Amino acid sequence: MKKVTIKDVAKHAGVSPSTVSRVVSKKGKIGAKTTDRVYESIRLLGYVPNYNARSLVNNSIDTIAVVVDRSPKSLDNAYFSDVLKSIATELSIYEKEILLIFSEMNVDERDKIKNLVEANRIDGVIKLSVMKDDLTVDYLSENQIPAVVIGNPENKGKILWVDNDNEHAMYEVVTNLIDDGKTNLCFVGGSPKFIVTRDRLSGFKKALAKNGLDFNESQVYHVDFSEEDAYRNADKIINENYDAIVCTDDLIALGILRRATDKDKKIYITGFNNSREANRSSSSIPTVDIRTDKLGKWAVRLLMGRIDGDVTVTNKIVKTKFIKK
Amino acid sequence: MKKVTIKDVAKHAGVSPSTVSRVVSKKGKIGAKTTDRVYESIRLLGYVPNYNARSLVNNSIDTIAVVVDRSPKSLDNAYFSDVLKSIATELSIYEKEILLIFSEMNVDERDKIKNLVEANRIDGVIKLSVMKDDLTVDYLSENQIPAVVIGNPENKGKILWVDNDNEHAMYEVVTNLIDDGKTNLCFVGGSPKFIVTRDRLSGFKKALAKNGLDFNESQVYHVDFSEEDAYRNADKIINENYDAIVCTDDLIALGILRRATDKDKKIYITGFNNSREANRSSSSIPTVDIRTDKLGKWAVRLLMGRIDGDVTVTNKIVKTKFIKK
DNA sequence: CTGAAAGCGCTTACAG
DNA sequence: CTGAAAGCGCTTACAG
Repeated sequence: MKKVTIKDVAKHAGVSPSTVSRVVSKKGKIGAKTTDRVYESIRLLGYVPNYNARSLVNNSIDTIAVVVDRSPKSLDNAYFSDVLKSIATELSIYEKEILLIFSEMNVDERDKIKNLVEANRIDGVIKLSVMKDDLTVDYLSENQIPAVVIGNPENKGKILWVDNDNEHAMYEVVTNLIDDGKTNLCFVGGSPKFIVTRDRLSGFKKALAKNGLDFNESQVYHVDFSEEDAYRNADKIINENYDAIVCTDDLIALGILRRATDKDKKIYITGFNNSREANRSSSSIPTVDIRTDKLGKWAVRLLMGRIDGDVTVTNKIVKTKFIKK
Repeated sequence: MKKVTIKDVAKHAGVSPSTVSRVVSKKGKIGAKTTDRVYESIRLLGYVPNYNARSLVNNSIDTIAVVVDRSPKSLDNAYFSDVLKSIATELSIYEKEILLIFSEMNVDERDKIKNLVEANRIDGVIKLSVMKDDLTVDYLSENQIPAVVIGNPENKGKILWVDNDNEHAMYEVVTNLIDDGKTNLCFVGGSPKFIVTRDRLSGFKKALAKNGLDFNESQVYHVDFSEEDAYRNADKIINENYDAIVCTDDLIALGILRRATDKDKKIYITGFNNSREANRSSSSIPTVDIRTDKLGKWAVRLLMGRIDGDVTVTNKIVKTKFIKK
């Protein structure tokens, strides 16, 4: 089955390849009758332009690298899969394909992306997370490759980014609880090395301050980012009889809640991320919707804007929503 | 920053572009000294071959489409993400990239794949699931596109496939329980419209027959593929006081177990898939490891074999393993 | 072992 | 509005 080329179409329609090209790409004015004839030939012959030939002259391939840091957890994590889903949906609107990249090591990731860019295999990059001293970000910004990061990049001027306002999100949760008369609160977060943990803790403190409540370091707990670890460390938190326990993640909250239930102890606890787990009837808790759908969508929009030459917009903050129940 | 081309390298090394090409592609004999000089120039200039130019003449682009049926659940589902992870790992060994395709509608999926194939954007296809009357499979087989499917395709001769032996897997579970003296068993599965449910039920029946136990339709229950639905429908199963309840999925098993726990009722129940949930200390249950890592790995190997011209191997059955605990 | 030349399938100034 | 021609950056018979 010989592939049909632009020449075949041209011959069949009785025009030149240039004309066919113009019809297909909708560039330049072509007579209505000619256009019709060309389309008819394309349909008849089943012509699909060779993307590689096109890219060779265009230097654009309509493909975006989507980079997932492959920590053991990342892909199993609903956050990543939700964002990926949203990115995929939005990219399809722009008719871009996804080249999916996993990388455990930041150096390897940088080299990989460098290669893909220089081999003309991608037009842009969406990175699902950022880290400190991110080499990929450095490469991308130095070489002015269109790229966007989901999360809070160290140097905001370097690269497009989209993120929640995590400080404000937590501020809102805590303010809400205080308004309900809960004044003895504690904060349970993941590792403080994640910027997101720090941002949320900062929101916690601000809400207390704003409402004239004292803050003490003893109100802050850090656990591993897992339900199991939260469960194991729950006792010391539960025993303090806080009015409310606010957590930076649903799984953390659910781990603590499970421990409390085991001990037949009633607690008030809030999560974060609006995960499926937080919405199961048997263990439904208040949580914060971080709008992964919007995070993904805006990542794509910022990137597409940049590819189209827009240099005015550099980031987008996605509003969260406290789901109190 | 002008892109460096093969000509630049040739000039710098004092050879012809043909020679550089041969060195890079390792085709044809080139003198050791020349080779060294060319490599040195490549390194110095930072040359990366333009993939689109190469593909234009090669008709191969080192990219594989990985197709995910985008049902609402698919991406959140650990099964899909695990398989995807394994495919990614194995493909990277062959230095192939992943073009990630989601598609909700089978017709759209077919058209999408057709386009990518004809535009020379992919060399092969891995599909994470198959359905009845799968149009994508028809297109791929009719046009002899290298492709592999994970699951049980209707017409086994049409396309490469890899799957578990689900009947035997369940046979093994049930036999094992019977050996332990449990004779009053029931089967709880997802919808019977999935081939996998039918295969596992068949294994259940065979194990009973083999051991001279009677089978009655009343021993078979079907629930939606979710923990919630299993929980809701658990009472009628629990009340029968079976020696053991075998389920086709961990979440189903855990839903029933949770209900039993709520009622302070002891049951013996087994799951399927060896999911994280089935291994949590608080609710650990026997389960079957379906080896998603091997499913993904073999999908890639079969595909690569076919791309390299091997037409002898057509499928692979991945052994499961009962994890009794 | 190496080079000159043709060709892969497009696009796009240039000319009309 | 349309075509002839050059060129994108490679690879690969062909010839030596």
